[in-house]
Amino acid sequence: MLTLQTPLASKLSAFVALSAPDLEMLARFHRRRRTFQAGHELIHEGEKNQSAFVLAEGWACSYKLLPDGERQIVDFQIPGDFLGLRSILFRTSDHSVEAVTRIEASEVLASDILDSFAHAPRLATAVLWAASRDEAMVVEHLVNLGRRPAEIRTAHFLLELGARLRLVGVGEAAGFECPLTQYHLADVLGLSAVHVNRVLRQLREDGLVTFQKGRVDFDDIPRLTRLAGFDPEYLDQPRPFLP
Amino acid sequence: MLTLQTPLASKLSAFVALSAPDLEMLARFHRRRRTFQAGHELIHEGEKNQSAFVLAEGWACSYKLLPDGERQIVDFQIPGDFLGLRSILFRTSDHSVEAVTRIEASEVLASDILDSFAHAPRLATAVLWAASRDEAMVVEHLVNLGRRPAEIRTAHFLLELGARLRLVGVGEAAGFECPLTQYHLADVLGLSAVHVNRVLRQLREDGLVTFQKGRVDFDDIPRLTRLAGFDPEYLDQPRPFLP
DNA sequence: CGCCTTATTGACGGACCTCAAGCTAAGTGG
DNA sequence: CCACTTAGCTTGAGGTCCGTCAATAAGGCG
Repeated sequence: MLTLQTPLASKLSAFVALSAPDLEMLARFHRRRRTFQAGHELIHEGEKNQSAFVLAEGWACSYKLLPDGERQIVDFQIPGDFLGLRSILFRTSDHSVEAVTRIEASEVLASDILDSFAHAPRLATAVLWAASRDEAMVVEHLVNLGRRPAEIRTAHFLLELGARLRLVGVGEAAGFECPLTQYHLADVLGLSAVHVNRVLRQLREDGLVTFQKGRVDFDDIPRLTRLAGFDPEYLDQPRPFLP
Repeated sequence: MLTLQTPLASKLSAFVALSAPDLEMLARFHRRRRTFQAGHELIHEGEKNQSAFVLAEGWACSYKLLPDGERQIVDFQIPGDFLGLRSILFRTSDHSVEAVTRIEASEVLASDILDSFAHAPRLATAVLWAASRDEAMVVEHLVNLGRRPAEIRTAHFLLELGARLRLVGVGEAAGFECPLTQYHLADVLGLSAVHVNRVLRQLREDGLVTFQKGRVDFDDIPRLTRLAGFDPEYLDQPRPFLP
C-alpha cells in the first residue's frame, strides 16, 4: 500500500480519497526531482512549451513584470503547490515563477497531466479542485489590492500566509519562519518598499504582528483577525468531498 | 452529428476537439435553462450547496463584499462563461454572482461536472483549460489593480473586455455595446465612481476611448494599446491543443 | 575589510478619495 | 401633460494615503 509521502498527495487527499491507482499515477508527477538555487527563474513569461513543477521543499513566487520594470507578485507557493500549471495548458506562459529560497521541485510534463485525466478521473477532479483553490486565493488577493488600505492589506496577507502554512504543517498558530524580504511584500501587496516598512512598524507598535529577522509573530491574533476582516473559509480543507 | 450550438461548446472546442460523446455529455450542462432579471443574485457568498451555471445570454458579474459594505467585482462574465464553478467544488461559495443585464443561464449540478470527469476525459481537460483561462484573466486583473495607475488600468480593462467579446463574436474591433455603469467600473477597477468619471473624461478628451451611452468606442487603438501595455496573448484561442 | 542586500526614517508631492452640489434622462402616477 | 422620483453622470474643493527621492544604518559574505 502506498503512503501519502508527498505534500501534494496529502493536500489532494484532503479533498478526494485517492485510490492506489490514483496514487500511483500521482507518483509519476514526482519523478524528475530537481534542486534550484534561490532566485532562479523556473518559468518564463512569454516563452513557449514551459514545464510545470510540483514544489516539494522551499518557497517560490509567481509574478508578472510590467513594461516599466515594475513587478507584481501574484502568489507565493509553498510545498505541495503546483508551479506554472497554467503554463502547460497555454501555448505560452502568462507568468513567471522564481525560487524565493533554495527549492526542490519535480518537473511535471503535459503528458503526465493529460494521462492522469484520461486514466484517473478522481485524480483529475482533485487537480481541478487544487486549481480552483489556487484561484480562490488569487481572488482574495485581488480584493485585497482593490479595496483594502495598506495596513489592513498587509495584515490580511500575513494571516492568510500563516493559515496556508499551518494547513501543510509548517509553523504554529502564533507565527512562522518567513524567508520574504520587505521588497517581496511590496511586490505582492502593490505598495512601495518604503511604505511597507512604515506599515510594518505601525503593526508592530500597535502590538498586532511582528515581521522581523525572518519570522512573522502574531502578537494579538483576535484583534489582528478583526482588523483584517480575515475569514479562512476559502482555504478550508473539509473532509473529503468525494469519499 | 452534433453541431456546436452553444457558446460554451464553441469556446471549449477551440481548445480540445470534442467527440460526439463529449458533446453529448456537454449538452447535459444545458438542460435546466432559466431566465433571471438584471440585478438578481444567482450565487451567494458564504452559503452552502450553491449551484453553478453556464451563461447563455447577457452579462453577469462575480464579486465579494467587504465588512464596510464596499464591493470588489472580480470579473464580468459573458456568454459561454461558467458562473460559480468554484462554488460547487467548495462546501460554501467564496463569492457572489449577480446578473448585470437580464440573462439566460443553465444550472449545472455538481454531478454533471463529476460525471463528465469520470466518463469524458477530454471534456474534463477542456473544463480545466476553461478554468485556467478564467484564472489567467483574474491574474491580469490583479496586476492591473496592484501596479497600474487609474488611467492605464481603465484602458487595459476596456481593451481586455473588447478582446473577450470579439472572441465570442460580439462587437467589432472598433467598439462594443456595453451595459455597465460607471459604478460597475469603479467596483471592478478598485476606484471611486467619481474618479472613474474623471478618468473616462480624460481618456475621451485624449481621443483614446469613449465610454458613453451604453457603448465603448475605441478611438485610437494603436495608441490605446501602447498606453495600456495590452497584450492579448493570455486570451488567445489557438488551434486545438488536443486534436 | 569592502561590497551588496536589506532595513529604516524624513521631507515633499501627487494620485486618488470624500463630501457636496447639481445635472440629465427615463420612468411613474396623478 | 406635468410634478415627482430615481438612477446615472458631472464637476469642484479640500484632505489623505501612499509614492518618490534621499540619506543612513545594519547585516551577510567573499
